[in-house]
Amino acid sequence: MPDNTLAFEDGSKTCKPSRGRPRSDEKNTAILVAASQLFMENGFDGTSMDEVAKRAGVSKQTVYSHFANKEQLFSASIRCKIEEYFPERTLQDVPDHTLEEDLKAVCRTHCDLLVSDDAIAMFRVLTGAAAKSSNLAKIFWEAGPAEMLSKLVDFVQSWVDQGELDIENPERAAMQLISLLKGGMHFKLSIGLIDHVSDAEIDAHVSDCVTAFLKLYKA
Amino acid sequence: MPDNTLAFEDGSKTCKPSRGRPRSDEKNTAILVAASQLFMENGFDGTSMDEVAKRAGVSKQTVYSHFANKEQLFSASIRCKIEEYFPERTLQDVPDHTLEEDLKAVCRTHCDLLVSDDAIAMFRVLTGAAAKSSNLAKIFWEAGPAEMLSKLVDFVQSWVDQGELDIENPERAAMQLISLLKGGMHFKLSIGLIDHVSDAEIDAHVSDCVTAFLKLYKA
DNA sequence: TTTTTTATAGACTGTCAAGTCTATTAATTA
DNA sequence: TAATTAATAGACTTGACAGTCTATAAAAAA
Repeated sequence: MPDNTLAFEDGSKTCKPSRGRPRSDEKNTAILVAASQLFMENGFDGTSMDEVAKRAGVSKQTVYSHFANKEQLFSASIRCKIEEYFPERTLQDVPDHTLEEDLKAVCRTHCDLLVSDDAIAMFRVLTGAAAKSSNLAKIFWEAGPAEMLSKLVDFVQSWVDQGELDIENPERAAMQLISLLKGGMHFKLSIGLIDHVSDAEIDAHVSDCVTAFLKLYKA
Repeated sequence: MPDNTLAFEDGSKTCKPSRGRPRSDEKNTAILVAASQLFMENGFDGTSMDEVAKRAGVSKQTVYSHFANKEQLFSASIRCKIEEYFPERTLQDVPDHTLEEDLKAVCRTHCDLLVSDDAIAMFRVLTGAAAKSSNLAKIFWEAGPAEMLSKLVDFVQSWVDQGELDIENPERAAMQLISLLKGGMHFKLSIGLIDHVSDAEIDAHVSDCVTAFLKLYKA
C-alpha cells in the first residue's frame, strides 16, 4: 500500500492530487480546533485520539487520515494555537503620550498576556512536551516571546531615540522588563500555587515595574 | 478485608502495630529513591509502577504495600526530593566583604541553582502536576522558593540596616532580584529551547543583575 | 453516467500499565 | 519453639488507548 494517503507533516498541505475526493477543509480545522483545545486542557498524555475525534465530530480514522499520528497532530495543533493566539494581542501602537503613560500601557498589556489562562496553559503544555519535540519550543519561542521581545525593543528604542531613556543594550533592557513583569506570578501560576491574579494586583505590580524600569533607565 | 495493610498517606509512618513483620525501612527508601529519580526524569505519566519496582529492586506488590497508589507515591517522592534538595544549597553565610562582592556571590549561588538541571526538572514535574495535586505546589513553594526568598530578604535587610541599600519593601526587592536572575534563561530551559547555560553566560548575566540591582537600590 | 480515487465510519487488535490475588516467607511475641 | 501477623513475589485482571482493517460513500475526471 503506497502511503499517498499521507498527512501533512509540517502543517502545510501536501500538493493536491489530481483526482479523487479531496480532503475536507472543514473537518481538518474541526480536528485541529478540537485537538488544540484538548491538548491545552489536558496535555499530551491526557488527551486521547478518540476524544479528539469525538469532539471534532469525526471518526478516528478521519483524524489519522489527516494526521499521521498523535505527535504530528499535537505539533500541528500547538502551531495552530500559537499562530492564532499571538498576533491578535500584539503591541498596539500606543498614542504618543508621555514616556510614563506609554510605558505603563505597554506593561499592562504585556502583564495581562503573561498571566492569562491561555498563556499559562500554553506554557504548561510546552513545558510538558520539552522532552518530546524540541522544535515545538523553537516555533513557540519565535512566534510568541521573541516577537513580543522584539516589539518591546522597538518601543524602548524609540524612546531612546527621543532622548528620554538612556539604554546601551535595548535587548537586555527589554528582557529585564519582561522578567520584572513576570515577577513571582508567572511561576506561581505555572505550578498551580495560585490560579488567578486580581486586576488590582496586576495594577499595583505594573506600577512597581514601571517605577523600577524608569529608575534604571530614565535619562 | 480491613485496610490496615495501609500505606503512609502523608509520608509519615503509621503507628507501628505491636506484632507481625515490620515494614522494611531500606525498601521504603529504595522505593522512594527510585520513584523520585524516575518521576524527575520522565514525569508522572511517563513513569510506570513496574519501572519503579524494578529500579528499587522490589516487587510491585511491595510498592503497593508501602504506598496506596501511584499518586501517593508521587506525592511522597516529590516531597522527599524537595527536602533532600533545598537545604544543602542554602545561602551560605558569605563573609563580610563589600556589598558588591557579597551581592555578586549571592546572585551567583542563586543563579546556579535556578538554572540547574535538578531545579528545571523539578519545575517541569511540578508544572505537569499542577492540575493533579495542588498541595504539592504549596509544599514545593514553601520548602524551596519561599525559603530562598526569605533568606534573600534577610540578606537585603542586613545591608539596609548597614545603610548601604535604600529599600522600603525588601520582599519586593528580593523578588525583583530573583526575577532578574531568572531572566530569559529559566523560561528557555523550561520549554527545552536551550538545554544548557554556559558558565561564562551565567557570569555575565549575574554581573548585569548586580549592576541593575545596585542602580535600583544602592543608597 | 461511469470510473476512479480517496475520505469516512466504526469495529477490531495489540500493547502497556494500574491495581489485585494467592501462596509463601520472614519477623515478632509468648 | 510455636503461633501470629504482615511483608513479599510474581502471576493475573481489567481498562484504556494508539493505531489498523474493511466496507461504504462521496467527489472528481472521463
